[in-house]
Amino acid sequence: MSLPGADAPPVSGQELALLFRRVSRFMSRISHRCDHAHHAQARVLGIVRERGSISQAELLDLLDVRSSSLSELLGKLERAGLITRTRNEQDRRGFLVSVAGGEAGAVAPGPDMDREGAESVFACLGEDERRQLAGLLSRLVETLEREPSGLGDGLGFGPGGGLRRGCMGRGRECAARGGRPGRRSRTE
Amino acid sequence: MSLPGADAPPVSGQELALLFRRVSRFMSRISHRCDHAHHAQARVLGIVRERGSISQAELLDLLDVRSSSLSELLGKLERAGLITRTRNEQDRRGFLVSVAGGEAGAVAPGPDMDREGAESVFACLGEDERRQLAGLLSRLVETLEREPSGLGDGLGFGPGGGLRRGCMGRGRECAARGGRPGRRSRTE
DNA sequence: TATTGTTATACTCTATAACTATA
DNA sequence: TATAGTTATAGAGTATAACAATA
Repeated sequence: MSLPGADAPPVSGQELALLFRRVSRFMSRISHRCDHAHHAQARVLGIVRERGSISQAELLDLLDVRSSSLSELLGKLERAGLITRTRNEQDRRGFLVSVAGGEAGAVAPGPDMDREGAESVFACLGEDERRQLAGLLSRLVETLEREPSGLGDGLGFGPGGGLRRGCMGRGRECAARGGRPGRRSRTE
Repeated sequence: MSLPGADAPPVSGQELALLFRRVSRFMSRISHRCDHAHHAQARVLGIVRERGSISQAELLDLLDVRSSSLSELLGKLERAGLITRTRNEQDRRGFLVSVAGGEAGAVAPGPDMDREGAESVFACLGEDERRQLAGLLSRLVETLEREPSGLGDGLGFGPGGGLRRGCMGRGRECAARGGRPGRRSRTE
């Protein structure tokens, strides 16, 4: 056997998950600050910069959050002078998000840390390793996206075991029927 | 050339980061609910269950959060009847965290989703692939942990570019000198 | 004094629900 | 009616700072 580690002990999903979390944690920290603060804003800004300008709807898909969450993020970035929103004149319901003209958005405050940070995290991997990792991760993503839900429904957490759930595969903003205004279901 | 994808285009750090985030997202959702809600509690509970009982200090190291954050988490789990905290009689400053006796903690509400969820996420990978992935991730973690900080200091985000920073490698709870009580530095 | 943990406060991110404007 | 987005409200997670108890 010349394959390295061919008869090594098997790796559990939990071990992988742990490793994953640790790397994620580094990504988050590096991506912006200590931990997760502003992380989402940085991500949005990174995408907008890459695209130059992008419809809010498309942004919604890329980020995979609710429109209300995106609204808030964009509001902050706009107030900070980093992006601008202009109405799409073809379909006046939508907006086009772009980097703020001239100074602020394009160069100034938020550096391209989403790119630089990402590079620095994976800097220790060679080209082949990157391809390997990308291949494995792609497989995971594809598989997970294909699965309709994959896990049955018995994930109830917390006493009372309510948990309604209505996520993953959204139909017009999730649309969980039941539950009182402004609340998720049952918390703590 | 017989190596698969040997002359494929190189993979950027950003691409890897994106893949990473997507998988993380699935892990989070599966790990508990829709997104990240209760995720941290589930993680704590998972660790406590695995160990049977564990000192709060050790838990702190494993989770890599501030003691105040852990305090809050443990408070919620304790109020939910999932864990108990007992004083360490040898050193009465510390607590020992354990699964709540009998019903609640050990079996009842929070299933072992940290384990089941993790397995389900990585189910599509064979043994060799798991080892491969684990190897790559371990390399990343080790490298990132070795680096003293790795990124210089010029990550200022937001206008004003304050950002003090005093994280990563904590000396008695971060100890960021400067900054007003209860505030981080400058927000939005 | 140093260590261990708690409490008060603040802030990001995300969600649901209800709403407005446009198609 | 359906789609695109906003606003109000709520709650999780995490942080800093100040404090209490123990060593």
